[in-house]
Amino acid sequence: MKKKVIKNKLVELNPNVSVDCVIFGFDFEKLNVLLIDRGTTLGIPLALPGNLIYNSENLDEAASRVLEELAGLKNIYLEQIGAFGDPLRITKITDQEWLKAMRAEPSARVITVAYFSLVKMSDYVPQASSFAKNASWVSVQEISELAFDHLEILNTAKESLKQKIRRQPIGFNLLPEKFTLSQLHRLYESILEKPLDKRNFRRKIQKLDIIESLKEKQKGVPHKPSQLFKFNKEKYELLTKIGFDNFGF
Amino acid sequence: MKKKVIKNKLVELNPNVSVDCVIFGFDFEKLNVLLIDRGTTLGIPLALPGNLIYNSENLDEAASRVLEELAGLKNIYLEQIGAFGDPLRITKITDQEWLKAMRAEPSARVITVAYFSLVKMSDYVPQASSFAKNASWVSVQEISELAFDHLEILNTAKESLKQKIRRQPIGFNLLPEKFTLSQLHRLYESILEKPLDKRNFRRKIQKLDIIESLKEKQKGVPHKPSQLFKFNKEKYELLTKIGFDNFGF
DNA sequence: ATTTGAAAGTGTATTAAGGACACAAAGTAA
DNA sequence: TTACTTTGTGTCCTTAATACACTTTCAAAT
Repeated sequence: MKKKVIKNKLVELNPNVSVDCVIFGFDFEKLNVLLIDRGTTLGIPLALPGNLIYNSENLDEAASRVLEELAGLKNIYLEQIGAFGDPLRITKITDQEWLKAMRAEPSARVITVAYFSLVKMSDYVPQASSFAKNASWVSVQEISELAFDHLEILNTAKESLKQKIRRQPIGFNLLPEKFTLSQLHRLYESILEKPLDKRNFRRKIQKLDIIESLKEKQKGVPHKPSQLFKFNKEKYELLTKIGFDNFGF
Repeated sequence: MKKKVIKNKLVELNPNVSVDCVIFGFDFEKLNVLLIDRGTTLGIPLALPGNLIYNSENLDEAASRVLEELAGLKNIYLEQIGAFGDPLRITKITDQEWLKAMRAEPSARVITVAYFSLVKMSDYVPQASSFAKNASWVSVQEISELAFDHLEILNTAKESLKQKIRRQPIGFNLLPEKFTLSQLHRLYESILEKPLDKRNFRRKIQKLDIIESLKEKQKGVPHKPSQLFKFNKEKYELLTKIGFDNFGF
């Protein structure tokens, strides 16, 4: 990373612009988001991971950097969901770097560019980094309060994800290489927040012809073991090339 | 408007954040965009209308303000399409206000938050304001070059509009009160950039039950006069309340 | 060894929506 | 009166959406 090496004006933090990431993970039951506990005392609401951007990077780069710096995540599915910028975001007074930047330029206020990202939960284990001590996966259903305007951002992210998955099969980014149809089924139900008929779901997914069954089955489960599948990226890219963008959910 | 009245830090321009608007209009033939000619000499590419934001306003307010200040348009359909922020946007060196702001804070760069808006073309006649001398409607098909990263913004706006109109009947914002089904039909074809079968289109639109036929007909046309319709806002709001968001295009 | 519990896996019939397609009717202008 | 232009309409066929129930296969407990 070049950002801290070169010392000139352009690599300074921009005190006015931050990125925040809604990092989604799926535990085979429900959808989760990675949140940060910034509080030393009780009762301080959790926040989305985010940071100010450098003047030397573009927005997507900044979001990737935040993902990597804060959670060690690389090459992650990322999608911008929009900019948020009430003057009231000025209440972000507990953020150290923001405070520092504010001292230099007190009239400014922050706008944030929000992203959502999809990660395999196994790729991020909260003990892995120093940051991670304060980070944890929280079920989206249980979130009723967040710091700053982060609840609004989360809700927008949920809606974006819903719309996106109705059009592109991005759900595979939340699953391991090998997965079962039931896991995929629950994933779609979690994101869309509605039940989907099992047989109809399986038929529809299989007709798309973007997953292929492996010769392997689940092991050690106290019930009929499930067939394992993997995502067929080549066939998916064929679909997108012909402009296919409707999965019918 | 409070912005220029109160004289304190918070009403200053923020040198780092601008809004740009992709203002769509429909002339019953094709889709157009309102562009500004910033050039005194020939060969300077056209630009989207936009400006820096004030620290005292939120992003949506800033976009509304730009629409009103630059084109006298009020109460216009507006939707954010995202933030754009290459460090290269620093090339925006011809904008006076930006230059001024840069003198105060030279290390900064601009990110822009882009919006698209839908207006009835009759609501904006380019002779109406001083700004307007340099503004004009340009067919989207004819645009192959724009200032800064505005071509990228325009393309994103076109894509957003396409997606949005497939889900919500926002096209009415581009039409006068009274319109014909053929006009609506051409509007959808212009936005979606593909032909739609006339009979199938009419059937689909009428089944939605969000337009109602007036007792009036077109006059003075050298062919069979068309039935006039108007948009039924109440019925549309009923639809959205029950979560309907798929128009099947 | 047998039973129990739990999830996997499978097919059909009905209804709704999408897509292709052609010709008569109503006005103006020449 | 004729020519021209756009409106307005219905049917058939194919594809997609939805609703619905029972058997299979494994582990664990008895």
